[in-house]
Amino acid sequence: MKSFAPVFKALSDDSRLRIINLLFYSGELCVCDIEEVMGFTQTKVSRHLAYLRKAGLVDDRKKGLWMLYSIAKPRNDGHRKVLDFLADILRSDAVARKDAERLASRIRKGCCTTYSVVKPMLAESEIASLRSQ
Amino acid sequence: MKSFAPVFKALSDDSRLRIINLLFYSGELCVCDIEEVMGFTQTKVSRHLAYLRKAGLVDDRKKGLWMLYSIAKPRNDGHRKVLDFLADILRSDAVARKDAERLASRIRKGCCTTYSVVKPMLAESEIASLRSQ
DNA sequence: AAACTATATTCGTCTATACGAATATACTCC
DNA sequence: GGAGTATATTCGTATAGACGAATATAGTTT
Repeated sequence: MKSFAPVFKALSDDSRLRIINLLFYSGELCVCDIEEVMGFTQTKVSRHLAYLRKAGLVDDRKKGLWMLYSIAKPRNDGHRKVLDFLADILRSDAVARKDAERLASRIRKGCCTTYSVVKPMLAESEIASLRSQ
Repeated sequence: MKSFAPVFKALSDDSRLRIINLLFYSGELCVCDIEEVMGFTQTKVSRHLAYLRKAGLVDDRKKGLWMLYSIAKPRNDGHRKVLDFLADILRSDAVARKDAERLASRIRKGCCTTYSVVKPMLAESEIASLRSQ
């Protein structure tokens, strides 16, 4: 992480911060789940995720038809500090909480594609510990 | 601090991050000192400081001909977290260190306007403790 | 292979912003 | 009050980015 400016630029958009929050909450999510939870168009979600990936803030992996996105694994000290800071401030953000609530509700109802169809990479217990962090 | 996005936008520029770093280091600085240390035009420095002020990241006060800028006093918990995080990451940034070195050299030589002409708000001991933080 | 689904990319438009040069404003000192 | 200094703002230009609609791509299913 040479300079922090490009990272901050990636974080300078409300939609991206909310998407990051969902990924912190769920461990892994496909594009269409984010679309549904946030009420964003497919184009918008895909574009923001591409931006976050280029900035090194999220990782992705392909599974069948789906692209699964997750918070990037920290690559160095500065990187880790940014991710920890983000997790911290999102934890006490009202909008972020509501988004996570809506996602949780979808997961419970069994209509979250990532959880009901694709199956995430993390075990339930690991995701739960992520959430209570 | 309603959303963090505008704050991150203010932090998404290298010049602004470097200016913030100088202010962390010195407690208070006038525009022309920042110009000299960074080799920026007056317009550029003034504009970036105005941007940072609008984002709530710096405070200013007028003293004679000079405008003195300083890191904003934290207004709430989120605000404080941002400022602490910034101080932390800048502390281990190579460019930020070099900028601070150049400023320190100017102060020692007595050609830093803020220190030699205007006189800063903080006592020397307070500034020193800022630096060793 | 054809229909279908999830995601990425392109296109056109609109707004934000970074910059230097020039100018305006505000204050000081003679 | 006029010259001089420090800072802010305006103007013109160039680039980045946010968005939806439409289209392209990749993988699946029958």
